[in-house]
Amino acid sequence: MKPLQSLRGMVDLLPGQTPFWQRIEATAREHFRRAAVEEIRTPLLEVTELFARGIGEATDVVGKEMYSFEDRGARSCTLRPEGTASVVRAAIQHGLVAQGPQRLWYGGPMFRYERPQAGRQRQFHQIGLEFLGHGDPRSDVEAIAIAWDLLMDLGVGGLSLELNSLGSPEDRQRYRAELVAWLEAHRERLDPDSQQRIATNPLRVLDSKNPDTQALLAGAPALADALSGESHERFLRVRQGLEALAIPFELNPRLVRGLDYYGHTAFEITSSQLGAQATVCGGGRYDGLVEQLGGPPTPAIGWALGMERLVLLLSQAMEAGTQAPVTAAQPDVYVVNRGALGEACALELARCCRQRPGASLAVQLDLSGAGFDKQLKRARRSGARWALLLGDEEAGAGQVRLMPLASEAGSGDRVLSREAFLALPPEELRRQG
RNA sequence: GCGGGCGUCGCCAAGUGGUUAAGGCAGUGGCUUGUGGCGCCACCAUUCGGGGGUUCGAGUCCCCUCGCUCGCCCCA
Repeated sequence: MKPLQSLRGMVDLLPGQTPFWQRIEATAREHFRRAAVEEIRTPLLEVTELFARGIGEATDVVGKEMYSFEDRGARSCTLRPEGTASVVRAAIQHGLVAQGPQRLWYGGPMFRYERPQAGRQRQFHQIGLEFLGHGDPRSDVEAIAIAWDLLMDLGVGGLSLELNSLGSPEDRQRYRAELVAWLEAHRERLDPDSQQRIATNPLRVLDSKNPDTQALLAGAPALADALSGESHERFLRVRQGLEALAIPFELNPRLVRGLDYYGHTAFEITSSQLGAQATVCGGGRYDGLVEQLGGPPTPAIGWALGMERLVLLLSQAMEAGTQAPVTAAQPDVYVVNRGALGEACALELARCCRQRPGASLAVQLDLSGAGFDKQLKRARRSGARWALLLGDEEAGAGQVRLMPLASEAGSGDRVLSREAFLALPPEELRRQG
């Protein structure tokens, strides 16, 4: 029989990995709490139309990367490929946008049917922020600052913030026409992918990785020149805001977001240490999306960061020593027990230690019934600071033997009554940190 | 969807056509049914991702297939 395996691109996170994830999640939660951003949770499954309308029919994400299927009621459903569309849908559906500006965050798995590679899986995870009903340039700055500070706090180095303005829809339409005309005139010299994109998504040609195309593009009309006075002014205020907060950024006139709903501010935070998929966090303004999904005209800005990529960076930071190591959960006390009476007392005592209000300990109870030597060996390996030995002898006398595991064998053992053990200050028993 | 690299035990890993597939870590049992970082002993791949083929003989060569991985595309 063939061994069962996870689906391609669907990755198991084993106990050695999950502490990294927990650290990132806890840090993100704390930053959102400080910034008064509230959590929203939406379903993983949505009607396909939400993404088709929200992200754009012509995008690759919608066109060829979605996990779509028909459910038993013949509805076309899709596993969410990103979070923004769902958040906006939920905010409209429950009248959140009608109640005033919303500061929301979300996290969880997303699904895209792509070939897996470094920093990219088919089920991947994002943490994202969405400000709905905020149109002021300061909201762009604050949103970016939250992302930046979060990443800095995680001790991730080698990051750069790239910034661009895509202008208003009118700006973009005008520019698009200009660009298409120019690209058509130079069609012969473009790489095949770029030639394709003239028709499908011409702005993305700017983003081409083909060096010849990039060289050619130096002569192309610039998006910045197509911005209206208002758009220009708006972008200026965003830049000034970032400068005032001393958040370093680089202008990247070629930065074009892949999803249709973006306009005005677009940004990416990239790392030089990630391989081909260098973007850790990407986002921008999407003023038209709420209306497009059936809500009232509502300006909005948001971003999403890729957990897998961030985990990669965090573990690198740890190896480099710029971030404190995360450690697996280790018990404070390992209970070695044997014999009918000893085992019964140990089970009860372990529970008691775990439940004491304000003085709970992390207790691992050995359930093997093996010899004391085996159990003590395991106790040492568990990383526990103490072994608590309970055999029939101790149990019968209402006692426990407390053994410090860091010391030499046999030295420092203490035989205490059960009550005396429970009276010990928990700081003495807990692991450091 | 398209390229490159790789696939020997849970992990690391020898092996490059010749008979029984090293070793290390982890695991299990024992030496020691009541005492600890050791040590010693035993067990732990009828089989080299799978299927065909070449050969007297294949983990080793060829083909197909599956998987992993890196890159393109795209994106977080």
